Amino acid sequence: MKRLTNRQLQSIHTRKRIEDAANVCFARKGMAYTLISDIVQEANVSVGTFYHYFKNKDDLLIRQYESFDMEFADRAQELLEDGGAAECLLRFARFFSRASFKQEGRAANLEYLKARPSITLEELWPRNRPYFLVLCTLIARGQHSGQLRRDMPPEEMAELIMMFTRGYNIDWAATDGAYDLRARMDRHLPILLGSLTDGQTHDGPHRGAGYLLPEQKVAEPYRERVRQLRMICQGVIDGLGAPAP
Amino acid sequence: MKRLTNRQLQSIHTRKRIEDAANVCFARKGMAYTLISDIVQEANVSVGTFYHYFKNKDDLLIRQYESFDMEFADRAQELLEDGGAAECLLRFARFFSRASFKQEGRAANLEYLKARPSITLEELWPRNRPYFLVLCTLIARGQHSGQLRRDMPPEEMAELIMMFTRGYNIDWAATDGAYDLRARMDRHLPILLGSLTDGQTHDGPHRGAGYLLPEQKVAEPYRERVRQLRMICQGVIDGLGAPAP
Amino acid sequence: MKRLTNRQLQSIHTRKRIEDAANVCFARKGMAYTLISDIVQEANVSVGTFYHYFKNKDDLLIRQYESFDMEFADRAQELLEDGGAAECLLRFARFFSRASFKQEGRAANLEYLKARPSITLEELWPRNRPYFLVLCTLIARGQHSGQLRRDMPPEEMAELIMMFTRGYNIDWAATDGAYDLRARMDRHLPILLGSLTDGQTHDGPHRGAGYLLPEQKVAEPYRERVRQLRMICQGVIDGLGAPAP
Amino acid sequence: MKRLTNRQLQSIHTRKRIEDAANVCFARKGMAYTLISDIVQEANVSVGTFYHYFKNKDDLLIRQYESFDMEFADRAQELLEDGGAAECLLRFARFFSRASFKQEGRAANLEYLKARPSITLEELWPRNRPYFLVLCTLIARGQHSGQLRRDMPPEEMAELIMMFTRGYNIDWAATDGAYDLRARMDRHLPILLGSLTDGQTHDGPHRGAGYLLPEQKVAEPYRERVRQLRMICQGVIDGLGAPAP
DNA sequence: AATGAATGAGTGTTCATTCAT
DNA sequence: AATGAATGAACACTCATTCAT
Repeated sequence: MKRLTNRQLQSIHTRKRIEDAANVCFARKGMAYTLISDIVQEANVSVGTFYHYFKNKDDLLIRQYESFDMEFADRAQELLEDGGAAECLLRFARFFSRASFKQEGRAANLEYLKARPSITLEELWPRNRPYFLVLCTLIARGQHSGQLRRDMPPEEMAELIMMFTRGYNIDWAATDGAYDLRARMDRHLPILLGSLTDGQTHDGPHRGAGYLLPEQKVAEPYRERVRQLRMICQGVIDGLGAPAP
Repeated sequence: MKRLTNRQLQSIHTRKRIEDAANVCFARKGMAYTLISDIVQEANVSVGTFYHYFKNKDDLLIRQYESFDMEFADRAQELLEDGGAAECLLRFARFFSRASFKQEGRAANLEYLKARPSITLEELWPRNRPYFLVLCTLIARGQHSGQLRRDMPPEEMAELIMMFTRGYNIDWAATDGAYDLRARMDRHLPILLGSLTDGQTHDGPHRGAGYLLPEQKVAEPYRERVRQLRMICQGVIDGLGAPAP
Repeated sequence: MKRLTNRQLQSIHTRKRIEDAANVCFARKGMAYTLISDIVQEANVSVGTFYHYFKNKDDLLIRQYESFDMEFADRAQELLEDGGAAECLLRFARFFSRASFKQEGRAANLEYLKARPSITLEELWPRNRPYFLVLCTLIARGQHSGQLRRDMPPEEMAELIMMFTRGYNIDWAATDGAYDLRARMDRHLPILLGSLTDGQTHDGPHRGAGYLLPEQKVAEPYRERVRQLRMICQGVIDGLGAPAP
Repeated sequence: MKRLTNRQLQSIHTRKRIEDAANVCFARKGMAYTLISDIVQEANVSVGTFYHYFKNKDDLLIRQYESFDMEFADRAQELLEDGGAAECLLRFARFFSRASFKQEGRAANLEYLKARPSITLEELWPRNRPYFLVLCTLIARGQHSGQLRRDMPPEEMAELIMMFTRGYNIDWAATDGAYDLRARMDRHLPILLGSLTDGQTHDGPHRGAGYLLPEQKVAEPYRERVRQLRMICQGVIDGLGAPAP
């Protein structure tokens, strides 16, 4: 393994400082109203340094987004670990929120919503992103084992859960983190999940063993990682036996 | 009734044209990125005309927000009409969405989220706004009649429902209205409501008859209207008999 | 004919002030080093006003270039008036220089050379521009009447003359207008022309009556004007009788 | 002869790489728009290395200019070799063009025109530069031998020839080297020279034997070399006998 | 009531240059 | 000798707002 020089270490550190500062600022004023000068002040670097590391504001955003996704890919194994369906989903939602809200109490994720229109929504809210793949796989397994209702395809249920989760994140962000998000989710999510577990059998191509979110066009930086992730998920799906009756 | 002169008529019409154009633009590019010049182009008026009618961009926003709320106040009677709790809540959610999404398929409401920080979130997402008052009243009645679970205060349940609703609105907006929002809400909301109806009796100060969202500081233009609305809601609450067992 | 309002008049005047100021500045520091702030200072308008009239610096440049060409189109009749070939060519060269050097003693035309690479050279130095059409027509007539040597096609001779002319313009500009350009051209151009008049007969498709610069793709703003100009030139060509022996 | 260490060799090589890269870039985008980063990328060195060899951009320019001039000084002997006046002038023009256009088909020389105003035109287009001295000497000899017309001083005729030559260079560069410059000059220059050889006798202080371009202030790095060159030219002049009648 | 020319503070971005490694 | 991270002055351009007509 290559040893990094001091210079390289410092460079990585500076980039990190800028990314963190950006998160702080986005959290404070919202992305749309965060100035480059805010970020560099917060990060204690010069304007030039910012542009040394990022092509422009949007580039920074995309990069942050990538980190968010990569973190999901990195933790996929752990998130897919065995456990009751409800437990797994709750673990997922917590992690999603934690990743979204790493920073000072405002939603980095919400801020992405406020991004420039120059960033297409495709890029910002894609259905094929790592977290969605993980979630669908969790649901497919839950449906297969009979723990989750089977009258909607995994994809639709995943969207339902995400809506709920997003609603929380946004609300919490909008109140400037006025309450304990984790605690409230721990109380409310089970209520929702409760209504997802009344297992009426329902046949159809998307339920049961073998379901995997169909492949979709993926932007370049993701491609390889998503491929790996798909293989992990495929492994989970393949490991399922015959569907519960 | 006073007869309006042509000039006055024209004036009202122009103001309306600007408001509508603003909504179209907010929907298209997001409020933070909508320029005055976008609005006046869409409305086919000159910049000068815009400033003739509105003090500035924020003034326009506040005015739009007021309309949204006033519409709730105007329709309170209808929304509070008798019916099953689930049915009432669904009717409420639909109306909320309709009001939010009057325009071309993007969330005016979401856009408010993207507004300037010069408008405080208090102003933009207040707990004391008309729609919230209506919702809490509906819930209180539902709990009183035993149709809704009683293990959380009306206010908290209202927030839970709003989160879900907002999640939908935002998601739908983020996908640029890619699916039929009403249809999907009609399918999914009952699932959530299903988990709100398991009537475990649960005592506490907020449940049962007599609950009304406590009064809160209200900005000037609202004051009178909110007072009227509170009286209507109080009427509903007072009409309830002894709590169901 | 519509009467222009005071407002419109003023607007035209402001635009002109900016264009003139730009020329002064280009002349002073060279186009590449002329700042927007230089121009607006010279023109005594605000930055905003500059951008009210021009999309950006390049836009201004293109616009100036158009003026130069349009002036040629406007004066074509006069430049093509009867006269000895040498006399006509001298008159042309003078006018070209005058148009290039309207401003304070530095070559607007030279400055175009220094323009951004974002403006393609095709746009800046095209062979199909009005002045070139006029010059070729003059030469074709001179060759037809036997006053100019016939051993090179009009187009090539036109380029030879333009090179000479450009050399002067640039040199004069480079010395910051240290000498009287007109006087020097009046002395030197005849020397060059002297070597173009030794009328060896030489047949070929491009010589004699009927020659007109072939049509070429022309940018939008020019199209109609160039069409008119071509008709004028065609008229001149058609008016020639049988070629001199 | 001193043996150079490897380091010294490498150093010379790197400097050359940068100079060459600069020429390539100047040729590509024009000097005014060539960035340091363009140059170092092209040269495959780091920014730091650039500044190790050159004080700044202007320093690089001056240095390049010097090379151009020094090459003239180095080749003076050869350029002044005996021959017909026309032949000598053609040889000169060819060499001038070759030196100007060493690079990839665009005029380094033209690019100098586009240089910063911080470099005065005096420095960039001086009348006293080596090439001009050589040219004047050639002309003085041609006039003395009666091969060139005597009705203008050598200096003026030199300028006339340079204008023509520059016109070509610039034009050729502006068309991105679309045609064979050497071939065209070989065809057109004789036409010009034809008009410079009608030897009307014309008296005056500048014609005939003994003419040498008057000495002028010369920047430091040139001084010694120019002195040597003047001696060579003086030699040529002194070698002339009595003027041809 | 309506216009749109004019303003200029504010912001994103560039790029020559420095300097510690 | 070579590197490239860091700097910040300088510049292009935006856009909410004013105001004379």
